[in-house]
Amino acid sequence: MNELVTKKPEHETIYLQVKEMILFGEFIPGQPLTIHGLAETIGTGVTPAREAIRRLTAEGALVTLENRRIEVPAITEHRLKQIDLVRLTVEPELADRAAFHCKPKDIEELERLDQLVDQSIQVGDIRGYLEANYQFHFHLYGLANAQILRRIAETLWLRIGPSLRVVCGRYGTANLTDHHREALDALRIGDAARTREAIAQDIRQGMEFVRQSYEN
Amino acid sequence: MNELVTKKPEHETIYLQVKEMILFGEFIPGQPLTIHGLAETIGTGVTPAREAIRRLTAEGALVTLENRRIEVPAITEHRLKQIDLVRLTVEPELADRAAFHCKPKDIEELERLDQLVDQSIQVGDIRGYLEANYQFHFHLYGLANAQILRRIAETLWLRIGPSLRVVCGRYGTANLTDHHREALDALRIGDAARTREAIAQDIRQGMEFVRQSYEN
DNA sequence: TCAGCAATAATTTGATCAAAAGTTCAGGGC
DNA sequence: GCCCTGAACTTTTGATCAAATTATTGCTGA
Repeated sequence: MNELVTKKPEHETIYLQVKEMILFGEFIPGQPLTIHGLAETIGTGVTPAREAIRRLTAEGALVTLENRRIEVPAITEHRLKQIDLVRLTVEPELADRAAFHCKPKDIEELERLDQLVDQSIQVGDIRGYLEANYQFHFHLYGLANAQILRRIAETLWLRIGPSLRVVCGRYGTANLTDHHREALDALRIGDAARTREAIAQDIRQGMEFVRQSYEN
Repeated sequence: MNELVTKKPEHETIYLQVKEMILFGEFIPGQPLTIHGLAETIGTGVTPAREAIRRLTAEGALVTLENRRIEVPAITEHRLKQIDLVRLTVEPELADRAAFHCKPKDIEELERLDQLVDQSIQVGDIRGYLEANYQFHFHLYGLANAQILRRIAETLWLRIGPSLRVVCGRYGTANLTDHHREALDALRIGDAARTREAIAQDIRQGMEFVRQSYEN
């Protein structure tokens, strides 16, 4: 019999959980992490926690210091530049490809998510904003049928998640803008090139926001 | 007291070992892997083997099927295109940056490695070729002072390693050429743009080689 | 012959524990 | 005061084992 729910192993669940915590800024950059501590706060054993942490360090979301200490890495201008470069290669390409497979139902969903983004900005809900923004982008990227590119994009988001939270926390959501509308307009008429450009602009602007905040 | 040799944990050692096995084609694409089997062949316990495998799956070097089975993924045209795109963004950039930090000693080392490459090609030593070629590229990339880009490049090499081996095994090393000389010439005169272009050509040609082989 | 099904075998998974490694901090010598 | 030393404490690491899950085999009946 084929079960409807294929039971996920716990280390997978923990991985996803911690991944979200990193993406949505539950950790401060530079914050040290212990395997025990994590296992305890999540309420699980140490073995699956270990495996989840290994995966996340492999993805660059966490770093292991030479002392075996684990922490969430802080962003620097130097690292930001590298992330920039790859994001601007990968994500517009994903958007471009997504445009070819985007169905009315997807546009509906994307509109819903974009409204959530705007709403969170207005209310000043940072966590909500980060979450909705992530979901908007990765629902789009999920349409692209490009696993490898999408996974690379995810590792890059994992690297900037903690810092984004800090920046938003410092300057609030008031100054946040995006190019989701342009992307949606382009998607509606199936214009891949325009979708690509909208996402590229979205990224450029987002990174610029982070960069400016760090210069102060 | 600060020890000269900081003892690496075993899971780290195993990770590096299996990584090399993948990079240099000791696994056939599609080959299933068991955690027990790996631990046994390496001659170690199952716990560190597990962690090493998690890291490698996180890097895309291995995939876990829905049945929890683990295997080394086969390349397809679809995946190759994605890898292409990112490699051509990341690796020429690494080469470019490396040119700025390249010292005479580094050029010496790169020359040595390039000779090893040529030698392996002439003798038909596939494993030797794969190893020397990897070392040439990543010694160069190591000069770039760009951790993030280098790590991304590594995950991409991990994805094509097994297939490269198959292709070389099928068509021999006779048809292999590269653009290492051009890169070295450019590095000697500190010409970053030329170095970048040489590496870009090297990648384009390598990928074309794989692609052609797969079309037959 | 072959599908269906139960029993067996193999593997993964997660908890637990001992050993190794690292950190912290109090106390003593300069 | 300041730095070193070492003991107590914390954390990571790897082995082991039991439970859960999945694959495989062999059997039965049409």
